[in-house]
Amino acid sequence: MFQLNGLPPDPRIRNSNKLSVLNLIRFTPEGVSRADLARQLGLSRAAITSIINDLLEVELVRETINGPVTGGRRSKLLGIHPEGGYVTGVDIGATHLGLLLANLSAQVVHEIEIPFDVCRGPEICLAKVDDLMRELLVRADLKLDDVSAVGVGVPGPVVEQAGAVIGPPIMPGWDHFPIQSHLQNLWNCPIALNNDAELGAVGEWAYGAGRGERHLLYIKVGYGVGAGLLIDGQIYRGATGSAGEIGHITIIDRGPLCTCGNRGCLEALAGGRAIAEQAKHAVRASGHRTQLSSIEPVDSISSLDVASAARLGDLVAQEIITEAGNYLGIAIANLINIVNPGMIVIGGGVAQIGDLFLEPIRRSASERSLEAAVQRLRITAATLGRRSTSMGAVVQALTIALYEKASL
Amino acid sequence: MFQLNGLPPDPRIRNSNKLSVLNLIRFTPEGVSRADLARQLGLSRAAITSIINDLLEVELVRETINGPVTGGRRSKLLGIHPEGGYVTGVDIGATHLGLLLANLSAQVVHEIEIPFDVCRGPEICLAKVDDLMRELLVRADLKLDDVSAVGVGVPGPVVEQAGAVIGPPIMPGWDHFPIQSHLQNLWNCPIALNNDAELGAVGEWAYGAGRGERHLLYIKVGYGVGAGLLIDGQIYRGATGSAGEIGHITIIDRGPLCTCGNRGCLEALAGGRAIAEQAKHAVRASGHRTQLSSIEPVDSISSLDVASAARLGDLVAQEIITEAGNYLGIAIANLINIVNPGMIVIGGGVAQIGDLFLEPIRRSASERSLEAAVQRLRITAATLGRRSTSMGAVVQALTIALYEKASL
DNA sequence: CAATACAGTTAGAATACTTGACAATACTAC
DNA sequence: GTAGTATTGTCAAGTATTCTAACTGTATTG
Repeated sequence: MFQLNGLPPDPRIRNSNKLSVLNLIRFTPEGVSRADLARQLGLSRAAITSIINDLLEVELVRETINGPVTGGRRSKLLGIHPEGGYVTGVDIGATHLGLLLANLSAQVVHEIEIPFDVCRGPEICLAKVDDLMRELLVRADLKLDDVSAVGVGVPGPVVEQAGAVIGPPIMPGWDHFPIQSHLQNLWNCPIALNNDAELGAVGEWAYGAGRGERHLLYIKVGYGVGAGLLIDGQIYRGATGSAGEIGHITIIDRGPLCTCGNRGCLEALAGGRAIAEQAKHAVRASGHRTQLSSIEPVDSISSLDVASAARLGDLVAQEIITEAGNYLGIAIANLINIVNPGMIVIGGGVAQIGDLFLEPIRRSASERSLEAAVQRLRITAATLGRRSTSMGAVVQALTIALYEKASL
Repeated sequence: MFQLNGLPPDPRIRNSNKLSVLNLIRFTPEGVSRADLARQLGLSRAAITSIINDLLEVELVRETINGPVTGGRRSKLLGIHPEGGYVTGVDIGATHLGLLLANLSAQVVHEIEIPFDVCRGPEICLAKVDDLMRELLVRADLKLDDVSAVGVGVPGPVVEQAGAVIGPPIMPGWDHFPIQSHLQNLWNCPIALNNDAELGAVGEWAYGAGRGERHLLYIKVGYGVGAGLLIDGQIYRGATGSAGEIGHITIIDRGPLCTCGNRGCLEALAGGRAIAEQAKHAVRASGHRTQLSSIEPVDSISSLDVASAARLGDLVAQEIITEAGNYLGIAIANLINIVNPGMIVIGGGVAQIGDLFLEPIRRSASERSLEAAVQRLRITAATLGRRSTSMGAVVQALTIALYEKASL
């Protein structure tokens, strides 16, 4: 009689189902029918109809085209409604900065990428990120208000609750800096902060080489080396957010000195920096035998130079790449035995070299890991290329934006 | 008019809640009140009452004692009703065989343990297991029908669907042998087959050192070396069931020959077999300097002999143990960087040596792994001792038995 | 063109939750 | 002691969500 509560008895059930429906729709870019949803989620068609009506009403979902011909009434395929907002994916790398502007169905609208130096510290770097964000919006003729959420990737271990990196090996000055709240204040929208390798895994899982894989391992070989782990389709961060920080596992007991102070770290043997260093050394020692010696000054040689020289047949460059692949293979063998992933995707700048880099990895990894674990394992290059991480950031931003719109 | 369906609309909701309630009760041996359950599960007290009534009716749960005094009506604590069935946990080790008989509230009723040799192949070994099972039942004055379910642990990678081990490094003749269905036929009850290290993790998580830890890593150092990984309280098996098979990751590139054919494997450096081998070698090289030389014949020296000698102050034995710990620490450092667990529990026969073995592990692990990941990490010995695995097997068997009784 | 197959919607029933009220029980303050 | 308060556990009423079953719409097939 005096009841004025309008709260449903348990909205969690409906919300949980709505969430499953929404996720299945957004990660099936080719479209799904209501009947498909019902079958895959184990719900009745009637329930799906009801949920879809909710989603149609808030214009989160739309009917796209007719489904395939099956011998019955043709289905209407559903997809995320692209209009109604935009999100940004930011990839803060050690030596580059990339931004992606995408609509709600994850289609890239605009893109910017520039060289960068993460060592200059958070204030300067984030100011630069802010500049680029605003330029991106100008180019797309949008305002900040049009951006529903932003995903950000950084090359260090992220602690979600803190919205910061903790104890990053290659981000001097960033330790405990409140990246998330800083950007939230600048842009006045929700920010998802993640490790770059984690996001690479998410990106490749959602739209790249690892689509739908249950247990996916993404290895980022850029300036540093890191791994992102997806277990049951979810980012696995570990107890303190530093799962997958493989850059500084010891590969050779008394190997070359690493920037972290230890010796024989993976990063000191197979990272972009290490490849460049070895190339410089090779040029100085026997410059005339390699095309790399044509680069002036010697100190400006980068891992990408080594990669292109290797592709052009330079034997010295090829050997450097092969050796790096070998060392990475040792580390990957460990990962295989420990994690036993269904698929390994190699991404990051150095990985774009292709098979020249992948082959030694495959060989070295399969020699040293358990037969049963390697047999059906695919090791491939990232299909999103340099966009893996930023697309992962877009996915995370979309998660926020879509859930908000669906009021979940 | 013609409706005769009595099916509930969505029993999944009730079942899912019932399952949560049941799990919370069984893993809280000290008892929980209805109000506690409501708070921890986010359900109303009324809903809990209804679910508990279901469970009381089938005599799965009973009211035990009164709860603590809080200044209000005293609560009645709930616990699993111990009567109504028994389960068995079987630990098939490389060199030992252990069986545990427990009631439904996981209290051990009877126990048998004997030396064993897994190398004699599945037929002979499983016949021995069957013998012991029947003897266990005789001692407890029970019949096979009284056993609701059996959990079995084996020292190799288990593929759940197949109910068999696939590509086991130390179980010659067992590859693809249908262990699960074989035992199911013998005993006519459901069998849960798992890897021994996985079960060790489960056992310690449920009733041992790792109670309630979200991400738990259990390392079994027995005849061989293996790891069991619990992620979010669930066994993580990886894509093909061989996650955590760390016995044959390469620690020293051109190290000592391992039984698997490779060189420098962890197992060849830190396993029980390796420890025994080194002790024999030490006795032959400089026998008079160590108490181990009193053991005759030299070839019968086991890792346990080395352990007790070390405890008694024998320097040679201590050095062997310390070095093994060092190598294990290297592997654990890798695991920490990759998995970043909240806690590491060291179990298995060798681990019972205690701090003499744990200290070098801790030192070596923390030297080589990421600061942020080690800071709050506890590395401890298994509190269930040699029962870790068989208690884990009991837990798995109980999962089957309890869910069956609750018709879940 | 009827039969069949599949997609999507609607109506009615059943369920399992919620809220709010109440009884039972124990502590606390006067 | 006795009233007041806090907490537990149960009951009754209300409602959302689901399911089943039947129905409509659309396409293929013989």
